[in-house]
Amino acid sequence: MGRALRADAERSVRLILEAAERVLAADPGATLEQIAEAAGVARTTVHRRFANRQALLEALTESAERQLAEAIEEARPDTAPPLVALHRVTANVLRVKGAWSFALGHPAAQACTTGAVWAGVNARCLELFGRAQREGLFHPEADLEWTRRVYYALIGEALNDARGRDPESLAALVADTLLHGVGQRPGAP
Amino acid sequence: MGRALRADAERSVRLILEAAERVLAADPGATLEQIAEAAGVARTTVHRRFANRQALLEALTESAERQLAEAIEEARPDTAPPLVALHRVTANVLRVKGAWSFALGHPAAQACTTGAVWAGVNARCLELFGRAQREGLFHPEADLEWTRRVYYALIGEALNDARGRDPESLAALVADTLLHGVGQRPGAP
DNA sequence: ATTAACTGCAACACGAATGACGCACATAGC
DNA sequence: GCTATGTGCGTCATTCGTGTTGCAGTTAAT
Repeated sequence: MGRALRADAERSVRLILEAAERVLAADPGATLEQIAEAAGVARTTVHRRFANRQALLEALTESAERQLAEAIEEARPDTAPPLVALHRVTANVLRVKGAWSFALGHPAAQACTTGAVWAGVNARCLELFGRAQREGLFHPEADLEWTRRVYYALIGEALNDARGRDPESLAALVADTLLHGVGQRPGAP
Repeated sequence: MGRALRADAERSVRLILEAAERVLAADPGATLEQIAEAAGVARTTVHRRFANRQALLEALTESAERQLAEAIEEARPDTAPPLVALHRVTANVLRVKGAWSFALGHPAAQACTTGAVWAGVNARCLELFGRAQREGLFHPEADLEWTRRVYYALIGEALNDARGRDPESLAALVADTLLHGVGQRPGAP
């Protein structure tokens, strides 16, 4: 690795990554030219900071993944009661995934650094879910892998649904749907 | 519109559309060349049948949407009891979406023919859900739009999950998850 | 203040994908 | 069997995205 970047160069990198997220979210096949324009830099600068398109994509994914992992840890998923942890993690993840929906939503994301970060996130998730199951929050026979997929899918839908609702209420909606579905509830009058 | 195609030409169209689905599902940026090869025709033939890439994509989407709409109608969603209809529709949709996951899963799908078919499908879905709600299958205060999105998302996940399971059991999983979630159920011992 | 790093700009090379030909051959439909 | 239609093949032009280079001017870091 080369030596540290100068301050303005680091600022360029940040601007480019943020622009890439915006532009690629709107059109996954967008040009480096378009990204550069959105970032307010010349296309050559993009090439200077990132060897090729692939490298840019990887850097984008890695940046977003790091933020996602941080957001999850921030929610202390293994010290709070499962239901509380579920709400907190969900709200935090909604925030990060909302801001980096392309970088985190793309299949290329998993295959990047052989998906080390994703494996960690998935493990964290299953950890929490396992605890939720043992403590009686989840159905004892629930398939946790299926549960995880449903959970991710609900988060994805909640993001599209974001009609001005804040992450907190969206998280509540996700958690409630995950736990109880949309059916009539047995104990209801 | 020109006159009717000859039988072999229509066969070419079908082969190309099926190949496009296969190839594009694996790589959305795939070349017309690759599609032609997978279809067993020359690239020029693809150009003869479809003016440009865009036209091919639209034809692909339209074909898949028509099949989806047919599959839904085939399940008679408004004559059977809601729970039965839900299972039948889900199983049929899983079959079609499994076979045309690219054509139906892409965002371009909705924007195609101004999404007339999609509007119909969504309406059919909401119709069924409204009945399910009135007849006590769904929670009386469930947000049907959110419910629809969750339903679509569950179907999408079920397709990724298809570890050799048949559409029937996947449909059962989707319906159960939609109705009751994965939480511990109140009446359980 | 000096130096090393960074940027924008212009220009270029390169490859890939697209799309349009014409031609010879086959095949469906009557 | 005749004819219109369809196909494969080879070829060509064009466009577009990518990546590189050199240079002049600017800015951060010491």
